[in-house]
Amino acid sequence: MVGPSGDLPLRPREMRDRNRALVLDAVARHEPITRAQLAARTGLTKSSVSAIVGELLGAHLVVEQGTRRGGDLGRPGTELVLARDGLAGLGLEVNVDYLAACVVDLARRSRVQFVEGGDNRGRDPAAVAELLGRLAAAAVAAAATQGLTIGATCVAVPGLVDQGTGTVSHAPNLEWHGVALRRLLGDRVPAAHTPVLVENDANVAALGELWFGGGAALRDYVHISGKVGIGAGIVVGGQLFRGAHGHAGELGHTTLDPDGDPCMCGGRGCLELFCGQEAILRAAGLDPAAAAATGTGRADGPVGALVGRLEARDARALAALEAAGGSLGTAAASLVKLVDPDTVVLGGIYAVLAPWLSASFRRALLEGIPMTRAAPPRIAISTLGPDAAARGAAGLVTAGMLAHPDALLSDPARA
Amino acid sequence: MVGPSGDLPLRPREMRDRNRALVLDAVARHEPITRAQLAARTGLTKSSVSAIVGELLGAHLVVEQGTRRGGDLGRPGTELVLARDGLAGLGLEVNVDYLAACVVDLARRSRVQFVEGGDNRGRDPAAVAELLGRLAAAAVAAAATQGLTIGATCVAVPGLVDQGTGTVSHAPNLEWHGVALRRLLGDRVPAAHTPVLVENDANVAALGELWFGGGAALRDYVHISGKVGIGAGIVVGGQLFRGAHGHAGELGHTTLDPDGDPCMCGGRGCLELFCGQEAILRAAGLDPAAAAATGTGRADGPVGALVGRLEARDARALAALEAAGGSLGTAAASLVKLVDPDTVVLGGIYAVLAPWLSASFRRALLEGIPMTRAAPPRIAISTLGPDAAARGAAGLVTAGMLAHPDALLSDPARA
DNA sequence: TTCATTCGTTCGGCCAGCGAACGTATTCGG
DNA sequence: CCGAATACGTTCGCTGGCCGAACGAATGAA
Repeated sequence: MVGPSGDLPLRPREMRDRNRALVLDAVARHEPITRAQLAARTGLTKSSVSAIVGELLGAHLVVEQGTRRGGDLGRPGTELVLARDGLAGLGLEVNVDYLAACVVDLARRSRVQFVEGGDNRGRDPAAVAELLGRLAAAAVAAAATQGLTIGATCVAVPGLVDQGTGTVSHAPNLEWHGVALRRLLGDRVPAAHTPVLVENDANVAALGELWFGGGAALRDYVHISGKVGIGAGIVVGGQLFRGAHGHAGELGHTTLDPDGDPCMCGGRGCLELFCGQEAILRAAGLDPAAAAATGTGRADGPVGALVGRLEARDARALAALEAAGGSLGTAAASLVKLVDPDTVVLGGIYAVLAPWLSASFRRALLEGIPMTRAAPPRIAISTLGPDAAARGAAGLVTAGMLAHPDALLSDPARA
Repeated sequence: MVGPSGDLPLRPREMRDRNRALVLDAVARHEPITRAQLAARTGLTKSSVSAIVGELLGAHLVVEQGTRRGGDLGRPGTELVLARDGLAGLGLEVNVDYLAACVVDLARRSRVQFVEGGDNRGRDPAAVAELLGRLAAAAVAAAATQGLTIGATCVAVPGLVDQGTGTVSHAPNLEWHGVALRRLLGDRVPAAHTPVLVENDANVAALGELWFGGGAALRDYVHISGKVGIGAGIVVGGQLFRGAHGHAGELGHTTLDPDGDPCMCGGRGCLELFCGQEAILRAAGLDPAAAAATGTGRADGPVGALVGRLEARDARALAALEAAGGSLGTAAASLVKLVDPDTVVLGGIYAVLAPWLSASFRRALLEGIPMTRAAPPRIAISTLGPDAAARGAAGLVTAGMLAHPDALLSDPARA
């Protein structure tokens, strides 16, 4: 609210661009919807809405759905919906023990989803890019059979990303440092002529929760994404909070015990050492290394084995989860006090393990933020599977298309 | 970047409003500046700038400064500056051991500054409001002699604030809970007919740093405001980050030791117990209670006494600062990893104590964020005095006026 | 069938930014 | 000392885009 939000002048062209995005966004949120309803909802007049809808129809971003609106009096309106064919977003994910690709259409329906297990820890980035490129090609081909064209791509990685250059500066769990992922993928991803974003996996997983999970009603929340590493995606006012360099939400290396064991990051006593996937498995008496190649959070993976023991009421496993929940809750309390979210969402393996972990998590979280604020944060469990990040990445891409339809209009006069 | 930034339609009126704010902001940042320079800087054409400047002159937000631009060829332009008389913002501050009031003009020049010591801990809020009202009245009167009129007011308090209702929900160090401060002040502040905002003191102190301290070049930073309590103000992209309920940045009650002593907030082992003003004084062998009534950070106050001992190389005092810096650095490391600022600014008493505290602070901070990010945050020392929050509050008010000049135009047709 | 009602389109008006041309003020060079 | 060059600020006609009112179209109810 301080200072003009952008420092660019507003001219009739920009005015139109924003109103077009406004209308398109309203269609996305409330489809099917008629022109008259759009006018009421956006605050624009019917005439303006009609003109804008005409453009969107022309660009095939929106289609008329002949059916009429039931019930009321008077002439029925023609319903508008986002195009189910045409443009779509491609989301990719590199993680320690799997790769994923998915395609999401403008209406944020997931149309293609591929996951492929495999141990990428320490593997040559070029080799990983090669595999990911093949997976992406398969996803794009599958999307093409449904009439979908990829408009842009986003890759999620578990590490710190320089978004300007598309470089992974540090991904300790992959043992990647300074990997120019966008350039590596440029040659291999079929939609290479389209923009390729690189993002942190926890960030896009949080957005995945917003769009594909139970987060539709949420506006301000933190999504804790537990895998081999632990990241937090911070969403404020429906917008991702990235910090100055896009590195915000690095929860896994919060110091819990300054005198604790050394961590791969170089620090000591990091949260990951207490409740990262491997720490939990080890504490529960499972061998994380042997099981690493079979995929995070899948029923046949190491977490699946852990769930089996938990369901069998294995005492050591139950104790491990109890302890992990407590550590996680303590770290989350600090997070809540600094970032002030409305809700804390447990995602990744924590969603799978929530039945055994959430009680101690809640207790530690609430103990850490006593009385000082009016309402303690709500706690929610993510409903998304292991490819949350890939879907969030794809959704990020389609969200960008909805927010900037001006770039997609075919009218050559606008170039 | 995701979703339309606002969900209101843009019409010619809004276009004008934003361009007017753009021009006014450019005047504020670059005064003195001519119309032609404004056109170049904003991207608007000379004709549009002229029309807008005409409006701003009419509203007496901007004045022509007859002097010409020196040196270059061609006809000189007429310089424009923000009006030094006319509208101004009133900033007030309630803190544990003092009250402050200040008036800031549109150019963010501090025109009136009053500070009044006194122990407000546990004092009846109505009595404090009465005192603050008198201080405010004196400030407004002093401003009036300089031709200034108060357009709006902002009160800073060391606690959690519900900004919607202007209520202090929890201020442990004042022992205030659920105090309807805006209503209490409504009757007493002379500018009562103008809007009154209530804000957290650490938040506005951070903004004070931006506007009145060395922070002019900063865009993304965290300002750690040490007084009796400890708060962090988070600024991202030049904008204050408030979180979902305006409670973000609550650093003082970060848990350092889950098994530590109980804190007033109800938790245990909070940061404030390690490096709040009273903890430091006590560790240094001074009696915080006896000295509490004499004002934070002033040469004659308890911190002044501490500085005396430090300058005399008192071993106990030096050790206390060393330890406090370490604790603060550890907490700041978590903050940096979660919020990802560019710079960490030490403010409040930490600015005064920086010579004895910053080394251990830096060491602990950097130890806590090793290798994992490209560049560690810079560390800066605030140059503002104890009334940073009051000045930031006043600046917040004037910033609002600059960002929404439309509300200040006298043209009755716009009402 | 007729009327009320709502939908979507069309048309004139207006706001506001743009670009070009113009008058003006100043410096420079002859 | 005076014209040429340069830059500033204003004026004027044009255009993009939103608005409001009026109108034809489609439907249900009487």
